[in-house]
This record gives sequence, C-alpha cells and structure tokens, in this order.
Amino acid sequence: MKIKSQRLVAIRKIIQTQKVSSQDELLVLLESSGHITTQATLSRDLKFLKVAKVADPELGYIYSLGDAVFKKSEEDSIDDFPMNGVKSIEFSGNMAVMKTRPGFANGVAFVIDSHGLYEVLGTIAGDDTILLIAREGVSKADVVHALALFIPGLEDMVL
Amino acid sequence: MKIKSQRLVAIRKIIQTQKVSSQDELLVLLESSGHITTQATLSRDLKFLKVAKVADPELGYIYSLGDAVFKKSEEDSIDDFPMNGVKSIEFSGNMAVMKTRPGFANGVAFVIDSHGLYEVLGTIAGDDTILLIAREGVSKADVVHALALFIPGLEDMVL
DNA sequence: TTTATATTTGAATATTTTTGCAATTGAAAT
DNA sequence: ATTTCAATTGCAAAAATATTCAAATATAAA
Repeated sequence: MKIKSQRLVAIRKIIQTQKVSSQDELLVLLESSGHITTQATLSRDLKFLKVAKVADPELGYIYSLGDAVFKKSEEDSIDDFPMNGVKSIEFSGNMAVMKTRPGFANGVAFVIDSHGLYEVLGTIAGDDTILLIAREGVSKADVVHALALFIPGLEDMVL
Repeated sequence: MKIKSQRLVAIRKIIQTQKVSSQDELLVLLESSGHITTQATLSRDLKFLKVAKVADPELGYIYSLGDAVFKKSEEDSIDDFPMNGVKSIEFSGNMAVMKTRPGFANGVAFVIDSHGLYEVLGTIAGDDTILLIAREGVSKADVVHALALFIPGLEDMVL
C-alpha cells in the first residue's frame, strides 16, 4: 500500500526534526502533514521502524531513530571524509544515480548503507558512480532529504 | 547513597547481559541479585540511565543501553549452508535489493544467475548487495518462491 | 546534636503504549 | 468477476510505564 509507506516516511521526518514525547503528540503532528490515523497504528509503526523512546535532558522522554541517538564517536570521523567526494545526484523512477570523485563510490556507498535509511533499500557502487534503489512510495525529495542529513550540500547537487 | 548506585550497576549488568522486556521482569531479576525495589523506582532508574526500549526481532520489545541491540543478532551465527550469506531481500517496483554478508554478493549472484530463472532478468552485485531485476508481469512472491528453491529460509528474509 | 534542606522511595494514580479482535481493504489466483 | 489470502487498521481493553504525593532517609550547616 502506498499510504502506509508515506506515513512511515513522514514519521521519520518528524522524529528526526523535532522532539516528540508521546504518540498522541505525534498523532497531532502527523495530522498537520495530512496523515490521519490512530495512536494504535503509531505504536505499530514505531515498532516497525525500531524507534526507541529514551530519556532526554530537557523534556522527559523523546522518540529517537536508532542511528540518531546511538551512533556517535566511532564512525563520525569516518562519516565526514568520504562524503566530500559526492558530486551530483539524479533520479529516474525509483532509482537515483549518484556521481562521486573517482574511487570514492564504494566509500560513500558504505556510509549510506551504514545509516540504514528507511528510504533507501540499498546501493551498488562502481568506481565513481552509485546506483541507489529507493523504497516504493518514497519521493525523490524524501530521499534527498534523508541523505542530506549526512551529505552536506546535497540539496544543491540535484541535477 | 550506596544502595542506589549498586542497584544501578546491577541494572546495567542485567540489561547488557540478557533481553528484558518489561520493568516487572527486571524487578524479578533484580531480586535474584539481592535488590528489592518497586516498579516506580525502576522507571526512574531507567530514565536516569537513559535506557531505551526498542523493538526486537525476536521478543516484542527489549531494553537497551546504547547500540548493544542494534548490532547484536546480526553477525552472531556463522553456519555452513552454501547460500546462507544472504541476509535479506526487499522489493521496489520491478527490482529487488538483496543484502548479503560482506563479500558474499558476487558469489550469491553468480549462483542465482546460473540457475537461469525465468523470473529474474539479471543481477548486479557489489560487495554485500545484489540488485536483481525481475521480469515484467512477475510478482514479488514469484521471485521469492523461485529463489527460495535454492536459498533456504529466504521466505523469512523478506522485509 | 539539632534543624533545615534535599534526595530517595513506595503506594496509588495517571498516562502512555501495546495487543486481541473483527472489519476493511488490497493483491493474487481461479 | 469472484474467491481467497494476507496486510492494514481502528476500537477497546489490557499491559506497561511515568509521575504525584507524602513519608522516610540521608546530607549539610550551625
């Protein structure tokens, strides 16, 4: 079904963007972006997406996507370097072709994979080109937005 | 106070060691190691320790300190079946993205190709990912069934 | 020590989350 | 088209978790 995956993307976007501390709160936020549903469904969605609820210094509790909270020191340094190799991204159907500087494709693809993005099923890398398969029901903008979280300036590389 | 910090240490130890899925369950486990308390206190302790509750493939939910959960059950067992480098398969449109253990993709793709399946036009393999192009008019279930003939347990790997 | 202040806790309660079930919808097969 | 099977959902109830409040306990200052 289409609506479900769209809703899941919307949920990810909201959770990555702001601090949500209950499913009822999320319910309201989703309405604002056109997704009407019930709290029971959200409970199932959050379970599916492996979203965790964890204590937050400011608010009491917030929801968090695995990679956002837990990924920290280890791979951060590795994260940044290869991402400068990205040169452009273009879409065709549910695929994207990303161009990198020669030799960078595998490194970049590895980083993309390791983020375990919901929007991206997987990647295949050559030397300077990455083929990226997007999830059904996910828009190009969704993919760009998700990748832009760790590829600075990607927005400007869309051809 | 002394007892509290001891309890916190005990909680950490338990959570890192085994899969706990409720505070009541944790309550019992703590008794075994000499810490009598109540659920209310555990709620506070878990908040203090920033322990997250997250979905687990096997049990419903488990508590988790940091990324222990996310990496655990991935790479644990190394069996000896021929094709069991395969970890998952997902579909998007007329394509499937198959994930394998690192380095396995080419080997698995070769085997798939050599079966000359009607359902599969062809494959492209990277290091741990295979892109699989399905024939038009063939359903996702068809592809899975065809592959399952020689990839044991593939049915359970469909995400 | 004694008083004042802050922390910790349990019991009860409020809130939040999960789940069983039945109805609905969608996709595939006949 | 009709039937079958599986996936998705809402509702209501159950289960789990967080918090309020008051009491108990520790900590600090005099």
